[in-house]
Amino acid sequence: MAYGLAGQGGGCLTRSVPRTAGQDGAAGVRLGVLDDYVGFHLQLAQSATFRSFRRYTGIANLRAGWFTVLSLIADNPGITPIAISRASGRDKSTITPVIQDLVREALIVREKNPGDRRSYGLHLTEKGRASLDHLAACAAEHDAAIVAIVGQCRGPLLEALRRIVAELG
Amino acid sequence: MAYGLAGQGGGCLTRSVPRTAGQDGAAGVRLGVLDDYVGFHLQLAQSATFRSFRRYTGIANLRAGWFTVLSLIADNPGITPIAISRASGRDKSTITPVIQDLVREALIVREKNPGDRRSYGLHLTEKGRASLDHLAACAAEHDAAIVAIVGQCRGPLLEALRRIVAELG
DNA sequence: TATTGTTATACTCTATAACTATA
DNA sequence: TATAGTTATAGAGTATAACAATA
Repeated sequence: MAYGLAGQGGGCLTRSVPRTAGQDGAAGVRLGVLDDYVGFHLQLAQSATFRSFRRYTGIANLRAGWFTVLSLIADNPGITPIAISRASGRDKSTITPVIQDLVREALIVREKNPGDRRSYGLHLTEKGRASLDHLAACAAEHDAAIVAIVGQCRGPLLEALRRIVAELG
Repeated sequence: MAYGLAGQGGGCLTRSVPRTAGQDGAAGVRLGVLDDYVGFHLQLAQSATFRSFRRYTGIANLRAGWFTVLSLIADNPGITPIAISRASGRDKSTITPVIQDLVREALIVREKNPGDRRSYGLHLTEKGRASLDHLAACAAEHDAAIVAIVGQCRGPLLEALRRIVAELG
């Protein structure tokens, strides 16, 4: 039987969510098998989470990659584009325009790598540090909202997501 | 301090995942604050999960919306496009081309709604039922792989995702 | 006036392939 | 030959706005 193990999980969460979809008047639609499909809920949750984060930042046209790339540079000064590409799970050609945007906005700078002239290292500017500080503060607020929703389940949730990424490739 | 509650979750999972990113040679990159960011891991997990599901189906160009829409129609015979739109959290203009594709492939049919001539109801064809059965079987296999990864945490994971969607909007 | 569904359009995200310059 | 980064390009996914038909 498909999804035979659904609902066996222990009592980490006590309240439960109605099993019909839609935030407004879509009541009555039965999700059926979709409701037990992790991928389906991952997609909805990712989308809702990003929109929520963007609301917190107040930046209507926030790009998905900016926070990720700024964070990676902050935590790994001198990181190369290709290392960013691997850490974020995107192709290098996807990273290039993000870096160009951030350089154009003067949030980061490129610095030559004397040991390998094909490559360069990335560093935050002061403006970039300020932007990242703002985004990180928003992320903290946003994360507090998630804690308010999932409570003590946040830790296991993160751990489960990490393992899915690590083992599913 | 940002993300001050990280890691407090109970012992639902015992093994833990290395805190550096990348599936291959990207070791050494520190994720830093990103590693405690639910949104970051949601994005990676959603992407990894969909790719994995597509591999199981063997359909290289599987469209993201097909399984969702076929499932919703199967569980709600006669459902309208706008109800699908609400249940899946997408704009109605996003649903139109998906339905057109599925009709063109003869997986679903439109049936006039005598009570409201603006609208129509959707139903699976036999071919559509067979396709859905295949996709559902793949989803079951795929889900077994997820259970192998997260074990008893699957239930709480689903519940947490549902609540995030429901409360974050 | 409001709703259903379609169309036109545009923008973002993403990847593949071809290119350059180095290694 | 292989790698770092860029460019050109294409495709999927999404949304907004305007529209026709109907309620």
